[in-house]
Amino acid sequence: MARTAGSHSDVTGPRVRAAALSLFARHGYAAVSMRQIARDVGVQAGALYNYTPDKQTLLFELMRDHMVELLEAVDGLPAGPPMERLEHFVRFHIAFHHDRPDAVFIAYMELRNLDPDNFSEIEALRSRYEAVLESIFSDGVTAQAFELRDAKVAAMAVIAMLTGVNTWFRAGGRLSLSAVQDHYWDMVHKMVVSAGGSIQP
Amino acid sequence: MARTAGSHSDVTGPRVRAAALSLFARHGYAAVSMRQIARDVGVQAGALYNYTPDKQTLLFELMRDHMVELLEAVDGLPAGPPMERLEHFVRFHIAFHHDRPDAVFIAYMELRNLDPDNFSEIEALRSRYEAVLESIFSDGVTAQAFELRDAKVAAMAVIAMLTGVNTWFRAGGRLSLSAVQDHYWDMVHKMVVSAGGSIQP
DNA sequence: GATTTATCTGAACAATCGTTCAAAACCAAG
DNA sequence: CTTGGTTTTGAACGATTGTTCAGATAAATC
Repeated sequence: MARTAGSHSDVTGPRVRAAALSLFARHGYAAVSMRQIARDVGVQAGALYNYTPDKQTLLFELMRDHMVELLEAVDGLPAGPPMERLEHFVRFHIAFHHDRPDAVFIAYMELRNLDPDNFSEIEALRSRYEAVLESIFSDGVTAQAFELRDAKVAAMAVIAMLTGVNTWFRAGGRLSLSAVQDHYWDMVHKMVVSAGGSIQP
Repeated sequence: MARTAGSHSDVTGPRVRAAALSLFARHGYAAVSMRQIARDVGVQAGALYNYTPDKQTLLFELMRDHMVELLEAVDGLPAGPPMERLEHFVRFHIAFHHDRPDAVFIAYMELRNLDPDNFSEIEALRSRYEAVLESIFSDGVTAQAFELRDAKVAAMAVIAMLTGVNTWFRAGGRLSLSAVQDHYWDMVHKMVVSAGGSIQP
């Protein structure tokens, strides 16, 4: 046998990426074989090499695409005063990551399986994302809207806190996603203003 | 050849665990072979099976030992009012995790490589740890020392935030570990008290 | 010194790994 | 229908995987 009825790269290509994303997220890059991906797609292992030069590139491109999408989305957030930008960032991060649990998981867990060059590229993209939040914090400190010791540390702390939602939140549970967004925004908001209720009633 | 001069299980056993811990943390469980571990120990692969029935058990015991040690340590924290217990928890978590970066990394990243039974056991230990912080929060809410919407959510948020320190902090950098502890405690402290009108309607 | 026990080697096992490639079968265009 | 390009199969490659085990040597015990 050879080419199968109905086969087309516009269909198989996305299915290869989807299967790899799902399997890498569930079992880890190193634990997933090309043959497992192929079986999920419904194809023999050799056919995968029409869609990626090798397994490493398949992983890298999944991660890069995710990070590029993340950066484009965060760049589209509205301008405004630091406090508003911070609230937008918090709600955005939770929602965006909730919509892509597999890609998020991979982007955080499979860094060590990247070749050095690929690792550097992903790390650069991640740093750009962290810099977005760090800028919000430093702008807020400059404008005296926030009281913070260190914008960099605060950015790392908040991103870790927000990304952690993916580890426990499940739709259909006790809380809705927007309730979670509200709660996290409440916590982050308190974090950046001075404690003691000086602002108001 | 056979038994080598100076060989002793009291020496080789810990070295096997240390090599596995380091390699699993650096490359991931699935990406590390028994032969790599053996090479690090300075032994042939077959000798490893004097110290573990199989690779899976080696991983599981590293994770379980880490979690048990964590739970014993957190149980040793002093009693007191919720705000003091919270501060102790924050500083403890950062210091304890900073001292064991490899074990922490494995305990968070290799869950998916555990057999179902082993996974359940590690998850139970993790839940017990999270419950410690959750209790501090609910006690603080009851005592009206904290203003928090949801002790469970707050516990997950704070643990994620604190554990994140391991991803960026390096001793010898811009900040000392105790400066980081101070900064995180500042943020967590603000999070649990009223900021004055910050609560969303 | 003799005997027992502890520890390791080195070879072997079947299974699986990522990857390549010629041949085959399908699709699209003329 | 014919031609040319696209897509997949299926077999094959050498390398590596986790694990087992008989035999050999060192250490401990008597």
